[in-house]
Amino acid sequence: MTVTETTGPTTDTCAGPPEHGDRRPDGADRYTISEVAALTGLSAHTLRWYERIGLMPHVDRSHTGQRRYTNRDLDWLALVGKLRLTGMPVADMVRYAELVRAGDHTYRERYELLKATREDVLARIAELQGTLAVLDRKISFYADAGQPPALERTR
Amino acid sequence: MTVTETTGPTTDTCAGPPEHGDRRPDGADRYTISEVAALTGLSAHTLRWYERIGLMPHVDRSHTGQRRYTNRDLDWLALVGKLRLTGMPVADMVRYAELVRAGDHTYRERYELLKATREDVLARIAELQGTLAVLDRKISFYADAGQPPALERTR
DNA sequence: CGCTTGCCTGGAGTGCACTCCAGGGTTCTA
DNA sequence: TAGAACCCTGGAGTGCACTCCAGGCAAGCG
Repeated sequence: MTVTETTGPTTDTCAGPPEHGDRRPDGADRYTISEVAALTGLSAHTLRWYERIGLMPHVDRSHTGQRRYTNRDLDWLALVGKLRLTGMPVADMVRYAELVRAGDHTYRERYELLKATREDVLARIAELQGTLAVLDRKISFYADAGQPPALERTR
Repeated sequence: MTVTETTGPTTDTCAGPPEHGDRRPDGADRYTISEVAALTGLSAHTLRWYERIGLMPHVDRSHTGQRRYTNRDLDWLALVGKLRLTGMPVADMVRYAELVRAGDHTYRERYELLKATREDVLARIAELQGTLAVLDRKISFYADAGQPPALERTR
């Protein structure tokens, strides 16, 4: 598979990453960086950067030093992807990754973090629904009369 | 009202801007920049910047050149605020502002733009709901057994 | 009158999340 | 055994959305 180091998945429909497409069975799961890029929609650059900043749980290497990702890594990246689209800053995700690396005594803190994130997501959804209401109001103004709402009439 | 040029609204609860709080009646609606900052939650810096990049529909000035915002401006800023939290890039909002300035013959284009934005918002809400599902799954794992899901067990 | 506070401008600086580059080693295919 | 395609590193660059600064004018008050 020839994959140049540009951005994005091969597919053009932006319906999110395939989640579980084209995986190899556990045991035979050793993916190169560009394969992971194709599977996740992240660029190879970004994958290396995630590792540098401590957002990956130590990726395996081949005997010559090239990265070999596993299914577990893909799972992690899927989670990271989800968290990312909540708007969670990368720094917070790094914090979470640190907790995971730190071991089992950090359950409580991880729980708290996820709980807080959940609240953020709920708030965000509510915000968006408010916005949707405004948008719908405006759209119907335009659709109805071809007259824009007063706010937008030019002076 | 002494308002230093820092960020954010006076209130600490981040439940969004008050929308219609503390407005003066139409006709007596001339707000200074720091009043608008307090009302919208934007910084005075940001308000000036919005103007510079063409995101405001020509703000009125006092005889000495100071900005005097009207209720109409507040309405516009409320809309901008809504659009902003859909994740719409500022450049696109400027585009919209340009359409408004351009006059009534741009109804169709404005309609299209809002329609497209609406679709984006719907997609975004769906994404977030997907994320919520993942989050809930993980949270219940932590809550149930004190055992984290396999993905997060340290090697 | 002086003092504090607020406002003005153009331009420079910041933080985030990538994104790319130079210079070099590795792997696969013909 | 070439040659193309891929991968490595550290560090520099980019784009976005602000955010701040210097230097100066203006308004209210004791």
